[in-house]
Amino acid sequence: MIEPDREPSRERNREQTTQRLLTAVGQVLARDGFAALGVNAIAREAGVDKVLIYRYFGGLPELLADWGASGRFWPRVEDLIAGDPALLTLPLAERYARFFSHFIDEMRARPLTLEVMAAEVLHRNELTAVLETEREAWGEQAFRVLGGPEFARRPHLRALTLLLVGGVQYLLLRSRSIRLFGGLDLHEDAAWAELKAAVRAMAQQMLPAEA
Amino acid sequence: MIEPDREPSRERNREQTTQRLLTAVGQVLARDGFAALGVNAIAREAGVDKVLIYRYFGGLPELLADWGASGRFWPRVEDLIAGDPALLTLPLAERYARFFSHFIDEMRARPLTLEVMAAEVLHRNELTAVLETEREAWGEQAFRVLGGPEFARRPHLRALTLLLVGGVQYLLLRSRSIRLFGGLDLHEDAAWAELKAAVRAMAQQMLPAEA
DNA sequence: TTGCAATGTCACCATTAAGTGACTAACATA
DNA sequence: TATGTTAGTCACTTAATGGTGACATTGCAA
Repeated sequence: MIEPDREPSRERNREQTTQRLLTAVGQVLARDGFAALGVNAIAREAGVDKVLIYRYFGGLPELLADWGASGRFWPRVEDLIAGDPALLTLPLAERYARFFSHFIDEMRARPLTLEVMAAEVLHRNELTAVLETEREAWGEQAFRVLGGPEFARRPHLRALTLLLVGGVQYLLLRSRSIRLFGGLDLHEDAAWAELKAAVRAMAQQMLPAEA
Repeated sequence: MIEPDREPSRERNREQTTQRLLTAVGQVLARDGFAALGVNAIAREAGVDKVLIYRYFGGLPELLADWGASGRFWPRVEDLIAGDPALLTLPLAERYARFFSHFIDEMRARPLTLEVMAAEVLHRNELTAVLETEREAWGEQAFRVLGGPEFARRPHLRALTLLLVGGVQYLLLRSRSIRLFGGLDLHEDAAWAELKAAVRAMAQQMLPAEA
């Protein structure tokens, strides 16, 4: 009878193993993208057997959901205004312009967030479901910061803002794989500065201080 | 020696076979999405052996590129203005508003285009490369129709328009898998009417007849 | 000390994918 | 009629996937 020479058990620490798996999700996602996000790849990345994904989380969807729920890859509204404490006291147009500017900066600094957002456009699973509710809550909060009562008074401001927010997100997503969009070089800071300036100009003309 | 009982050759028509494969690409894409778009699925759909994909096209990438090059799933600028012959003679603001309205309507009527666009956000392959050049050309033409010289005169109009076009595309993509976005029900015509109205209001305020 | 549950390892399954080589059937033409 | 070329079928390999069952190891508690 031959003894099977197995590797000795690594560490026998459930907490650490689950953490490894959770961080591995982000690492695989960042390096190989959403398409490669399977139990095999995640377990390999974590240096852990994939069966533990089933034991500790129930399966891939639950693991992703946990990762999404723990995640802080979506910029919080507080972070958007934290570096700009005066923002809340500014007149509407300027507040609007700065909010978009901060939003663009924050999002550009989060490649992982963009990767997940891109996946969200195509697939639909437990991860994206979690993120969705998180994002709707974000939207509500953002509208309040941007100027709650003003939005009620101006009939089309909300829809226009949604288009602009969507537009920013679209350009961010596209910038991952293409360079030019309508003549704009999305890999250059100058292009984003121009987009910010356009939003500011629009806000100043559409949202005069006293309406 | 036993005779192998093979199926008799179907029809022995290269032209028809290549056509079947090309249409099968669209069918698989429409029904199962981009993730399912492989040689096995396409050949199965076409009722043809997958080896013919390699023989006639060279491989999957080339097949997709051919399909993309032949495709007319992106609405031509002419189609956007065909049903509205007066469009070119209208004042800028109204022309702008109507162009967006037509664009939204055309895109909403093209689920296959949206599917491909969604895939484009995530993957990058021969198909998306072909579509990209097609789209940049479209953008150039659209800017001319929208009012070429006006865009040169107004500093931020181009960037603002790009944001709005991107926003429309983003909302269209999101509407495939979610319903609510910032309180807007993307499955309802009313939401899109509201978005059109917002663009119109913006255009009227930003682009007065005489500037 | 003994037993047992928790932790982890490994081997295996079925499925599916892309891709290739060997074959047969049809056809054109010399 | 004989021959070569093309269209199509089929069987296979290789690799990767999600998932499961059986085993070994560790440490804690009775």
